[in-house]
Amino acid sequence: MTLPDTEVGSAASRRRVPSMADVAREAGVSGQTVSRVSTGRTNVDDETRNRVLAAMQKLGYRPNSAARALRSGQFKNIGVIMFTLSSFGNMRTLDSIAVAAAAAGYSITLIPVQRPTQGEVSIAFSRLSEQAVDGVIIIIEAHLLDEADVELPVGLPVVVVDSSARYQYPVVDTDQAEGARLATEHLLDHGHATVWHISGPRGSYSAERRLESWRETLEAKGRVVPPVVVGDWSAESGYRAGLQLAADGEATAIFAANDEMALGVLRALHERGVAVPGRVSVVGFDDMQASSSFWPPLTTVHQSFEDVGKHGVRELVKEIEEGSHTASSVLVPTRLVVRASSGPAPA
Amino acid sequence: MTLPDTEVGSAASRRRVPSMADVAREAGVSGQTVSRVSTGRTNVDDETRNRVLAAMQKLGYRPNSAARALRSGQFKNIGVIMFTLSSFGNMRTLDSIAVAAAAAGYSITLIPVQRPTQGEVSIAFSRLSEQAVDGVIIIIEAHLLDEADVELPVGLPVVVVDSSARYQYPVVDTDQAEGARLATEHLLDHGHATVWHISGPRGSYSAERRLESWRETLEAKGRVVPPVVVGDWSAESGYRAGLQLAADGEATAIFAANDEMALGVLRALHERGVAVPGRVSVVGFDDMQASSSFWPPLTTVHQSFEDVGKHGVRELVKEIEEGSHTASSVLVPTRLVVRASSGPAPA
DNA sequence: CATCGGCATGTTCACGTAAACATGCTTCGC
DNA sequence: GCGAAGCATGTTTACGTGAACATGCCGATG
Repeated sequence: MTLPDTEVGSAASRRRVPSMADVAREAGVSGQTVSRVSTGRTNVDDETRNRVLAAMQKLGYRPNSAARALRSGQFKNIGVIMFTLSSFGNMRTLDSIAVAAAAAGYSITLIPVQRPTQGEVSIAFSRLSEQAVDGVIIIIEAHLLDEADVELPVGLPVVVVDSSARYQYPVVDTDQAEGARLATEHLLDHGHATVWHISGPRGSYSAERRLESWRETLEAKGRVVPPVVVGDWSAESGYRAGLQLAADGEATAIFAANDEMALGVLRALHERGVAVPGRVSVVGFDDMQASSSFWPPLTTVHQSFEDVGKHGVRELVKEIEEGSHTASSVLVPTRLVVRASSGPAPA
Repeated sequence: MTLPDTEVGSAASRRRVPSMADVAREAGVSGQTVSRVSTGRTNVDDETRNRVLAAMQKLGYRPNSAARALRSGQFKNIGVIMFTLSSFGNMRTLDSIAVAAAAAGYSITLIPVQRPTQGEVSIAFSRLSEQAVDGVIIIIEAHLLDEADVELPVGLPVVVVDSSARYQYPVVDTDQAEGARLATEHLLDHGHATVWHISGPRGSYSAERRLESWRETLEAKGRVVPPVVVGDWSAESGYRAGLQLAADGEATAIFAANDEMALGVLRALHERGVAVPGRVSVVGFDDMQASSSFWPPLTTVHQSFEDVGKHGVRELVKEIEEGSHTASSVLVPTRLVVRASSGPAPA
């Protein structure tokens, strides 16, 4: 069962990863000097530094992150709390968070929450305090955070992404309202009398804000506000909504709260033989990669998940490194991408 | 700048998180007994255990993971190396890894690789040794790992997901070959003379294996093997491939190596007025959520990313906890999901 | 020329935990 | 009734690092 005791040619004690002390011995300096080199302090003589670096190289020394964290109280690690089976957008956000964090010298620990219930969120939060994290980014869009009997460890820096602005924490999010307004106005500008909306699920902040902004835009222009069709972000729910609107026959312009639901709408319209954009125009939200290859290519609101992630990390790191009250909320702008799925209202 | 010194009612020294020693004092036991309770040892008297638990509760004690890791040499943490902007499938896999790891008592650290180049991968690997991980799951489909001048820290347990079986490490992957065979045979069974293939990018193992299996299936039945159209997984590349095949006009059955490319193919066929499945049948691979809402709904090969993640974690944990040679490779089966995009060959 | 200040480097120690070993009590068998 | 064995619990120590403080040297300044 024991492995063959492969002998290494180095002076370090066998079968143990080299520590600062080993490097110190090898370089003929004190451990503290190794520490200074390892942490990049400037007050080390060049000649000494090189000798230490050479010793590190030779022994293959790597700082022990556990010891470092224990001693310094800093983990250089950010926790990300998000839902399992998350949406396309959250994944993109996660991705950009990971990259931005790496650039800032932090690693990312994923803290999955299986189902969007109070209980599960509470568990994730309480687990947090035994996690080795310096701060947390929360990507949970639902209202679950509000009523939270849930207690986040006090003093832990937190940034909330894609959610309400009502928290005590800084919030980084796409400018949902602007995006929904752009989409709605685009359709009105093309001569549509009004715009029908397929919303995301109740309880989702992004869904709510897109909905409200759509409604406000219509009201500001004195248009009729048609009844909302509620979806759940899935293409399937968009399909059902599309069938409903097609059967009704009144809508000439549909603004779906995300691209996936828009995809379902397109399918429903095709099935019912409704021409897009000839008879009905469709606009989505997200600009997911595939939406340019829908049939027809989808007009949609582009949001920069990259920027959301980047700002989220930046604000959190500020909070971690400069004390708890320096971070601020950020609203990331959107952009309308016009493609073939939207056009003039039918005559 | 300093926070108001909120006084807590506890006996613990203010403004410091409580340690084992604090709990020990509170409960009137030694630190070691607290440790035993905290790590779930059985050799503690029930009465004592309860007293310790009560003290923990009262002080809000949480074990310090850094100290624990330093002392025990175990981090209870798994690193996941994957590409930035990864595919839909990798995200799903990551998700299931996170859940499975949490269930096994491990957390997940994301180690993003920005671009799929040797250099970047090397950097990620070398960073690894200063990461606090007990093992690594690698989700990198390209050939990059082979020629690796790259050195993974020796002795670090590794499991490779979605890649070649040629490694020295255990590999967990979807049975790509079976899936491609199912898709191809399905089309042949519907009377199509042969099947055209839009492959994933060169250098991707999954792409290669789907391609090879498609070819072998055709050859086994003595069918003509049409030239391969190479895509890059994106819907856009599928669209271009679709235009090409539509212009050519020969294909009656197309097997796209993933659903996104299939989406692009559908768009191209619609644009060219080619009936699906009347004139051309299309089959995808992945069974992504939205594919049931394509127009028409897509026949595709379902793969269980959940199982891939689950097995990956299981094998890795085995390797970590039972020594380095107990894990083995796993092939996760697929299933053909028949929808409206495929049908009989045109007369 | 004496003192002081700056700088490279060394020494000591504590961070919070858990393994190893030590202690003392209870119970059981002969 | 006495030693052994088992078990709950306590004591000591080391894990690897970096902060705080100490030392010793060199050049500058009055």
